[in-house]
Amino acid sequence: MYSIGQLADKTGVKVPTIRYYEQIGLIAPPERTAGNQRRYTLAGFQRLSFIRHSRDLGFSLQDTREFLELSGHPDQKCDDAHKIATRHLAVLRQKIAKLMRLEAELERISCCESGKLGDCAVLETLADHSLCKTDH
Amino acid sequence: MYSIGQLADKTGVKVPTIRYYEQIGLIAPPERTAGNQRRYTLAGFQRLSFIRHSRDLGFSLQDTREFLELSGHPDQKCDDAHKIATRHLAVLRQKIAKLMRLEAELERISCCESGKLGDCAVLETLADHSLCKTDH
DNA sequence: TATAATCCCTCTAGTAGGTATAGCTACAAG
DNA sequence: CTTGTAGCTATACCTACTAGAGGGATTATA
Repeated sequence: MYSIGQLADKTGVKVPTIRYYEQIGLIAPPERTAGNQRRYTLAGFQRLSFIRHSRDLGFSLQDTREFLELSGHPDQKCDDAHKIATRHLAVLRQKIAKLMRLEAELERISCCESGKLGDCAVLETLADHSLCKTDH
Repeated sequence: MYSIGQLADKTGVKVPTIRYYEQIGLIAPPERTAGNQRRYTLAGFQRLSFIRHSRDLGFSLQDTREFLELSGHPDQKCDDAHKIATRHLAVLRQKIAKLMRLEAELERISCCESGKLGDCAVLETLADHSLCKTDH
């Protein structure tokens, strides 16, 4: 049995976040001691690790909820899990592509000579989109 | 003079968002018609375009606020503007690197054969971090 | 056993950056 | 003059937490 603090240490999920997950129904309310403190089992630890991992990979809490639901029914086909993962991968790729375009643009405009603000490429570019060389 | 809807169309910023920006003091309250409707000038349009552009480049509202402040004093050195942009560029690069690691991992685990959930690589990997091939 | 340090409890409110809704009024076209 | 679209305020809601107040529980040491 782990206290909430021990569980936090073992999973890397912060204590208030664990309580938050319980509040929104992502994890079940655990047993309590006579003094009303939460005590977690190995199963609770595993579920929270799963959640942590899913969040680390950038999935939303909603996606994570669906993964948890799916992993509770190991006899069904895993198409749904793949659908979620594939959808997320597409979003991720778009995000990367966009960020890389932004990177290029930002690099271009932020490496000018330091001078007076009236000639600052950063501010000029923000003021006039037509100065941009890439799409965004 | 533009109505709020026309301004929204011209800048690509949604109507409620424009009102929100006014509320948080990012743009000044514009003049009103006798019937209490907002009417924007060219200067209002330019300021909102500047904001939109800054947001498009991924800057926070706080960064954007600082850019606006700086662009109001064109006689000062633009070091500050560059500092903000450079800081943002570093954050952006970290974000891209992390997303690319996630992409690799997600690609690896989501391209398995569709079978039973008990053997689903997506769910298995989420449950057991040691199955991951990359850092995240 | 006493006490101090650390942990844990609930509850409320706040964060960014908006979006949605309700109930109402203004304005432009026919 | 009416009707449909656009605008108004105010409040609540969204994600995914984080911070703080004010108290109780547990544990390590004296």
